[in-house]
Amino acid sequence: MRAAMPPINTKNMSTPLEEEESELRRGPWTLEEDTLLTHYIARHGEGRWNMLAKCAGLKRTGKSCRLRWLNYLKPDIKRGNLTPQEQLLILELHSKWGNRWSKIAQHLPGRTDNEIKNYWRTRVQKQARQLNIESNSQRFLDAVRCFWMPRLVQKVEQASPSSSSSSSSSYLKEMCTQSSVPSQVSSCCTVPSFPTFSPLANKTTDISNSSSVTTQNICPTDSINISDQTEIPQHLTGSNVYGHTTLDQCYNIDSNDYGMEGISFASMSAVGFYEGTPSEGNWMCNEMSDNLWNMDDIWQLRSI
DNA sequence: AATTACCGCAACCGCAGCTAT
DNA sequence: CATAGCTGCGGTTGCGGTAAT
Repeated sequence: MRAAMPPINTKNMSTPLEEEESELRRGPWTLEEDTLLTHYIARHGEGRWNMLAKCAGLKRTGKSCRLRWLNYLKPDIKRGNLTPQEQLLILELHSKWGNRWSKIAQHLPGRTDNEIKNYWRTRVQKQARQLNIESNSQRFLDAVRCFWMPRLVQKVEQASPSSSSSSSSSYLKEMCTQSSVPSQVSSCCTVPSFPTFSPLANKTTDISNSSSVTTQNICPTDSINISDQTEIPQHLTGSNVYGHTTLDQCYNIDSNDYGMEGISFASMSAVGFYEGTPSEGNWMCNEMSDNLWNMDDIWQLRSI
């Protein structure tokens, strides 16, 4: 926990209203404030934040109390690094819903929208910057789908090598084949003869019958029907049902290397990534060669 | 050892939607 | 119906820690 900071009060007192406002604390919370808030909520429950702030004797806005509770003090908040499963889930759900952080957070128990938002800004957008791609562009989506997500899946699989399901591989297969990336890329992602696996809604997904897609794939996963009651597959939530099959075969990845730079351009070439459709297919070749995906920082900085 | 640059995260802000009056 | 207050959300900021020089 951070050291307490003195309150930042910039206003001079004049009217009663301003006097009251000037007493409001801002900035980092003190241990005493945390205790007050926690105890009050334990006794009276959360909600009605403005009243809560007053009744608890906190010189904070209700808004501030709510934020502090939801993002930091709430007992079920998960601390520590995002797991590969969680990262994978964030990437997928973001491709589906965009910056709907709270909605995404609903599918990651114990994680807050703020945390996910920060993850996206600091990690994901950083990758986009390094590649000189707009992080909300189709290009970046495709890159994430076919190069980043496989890494995460691979990590997940390596974390649970004893499992017998190949759901993760199939998941990636579907992710990639739905993408609007050039066919060479999709083909490199193709994992033949794996059982069908529905990425996020194993009961509601109907990829082949994706009526929701009316135009070309603006968002590749638009074809995946994720309802609000989506049941997140175990491979994305932490319970281990992972496949034996690594993705090395289809991605030609050195399994000892989790960084994006481990995906050599030679290996990409070997699966036909650079050949064919020059205008569409070579952008990664051109741009990534100067801006190697540095995924190691993602793993290592946040690894426990 | 000191300084600088960068990064991650907690907290704030403004806005929109909802609800009670 | 209008309006004020509350809540929740997404975007942004700034502090503190740490790596790099």
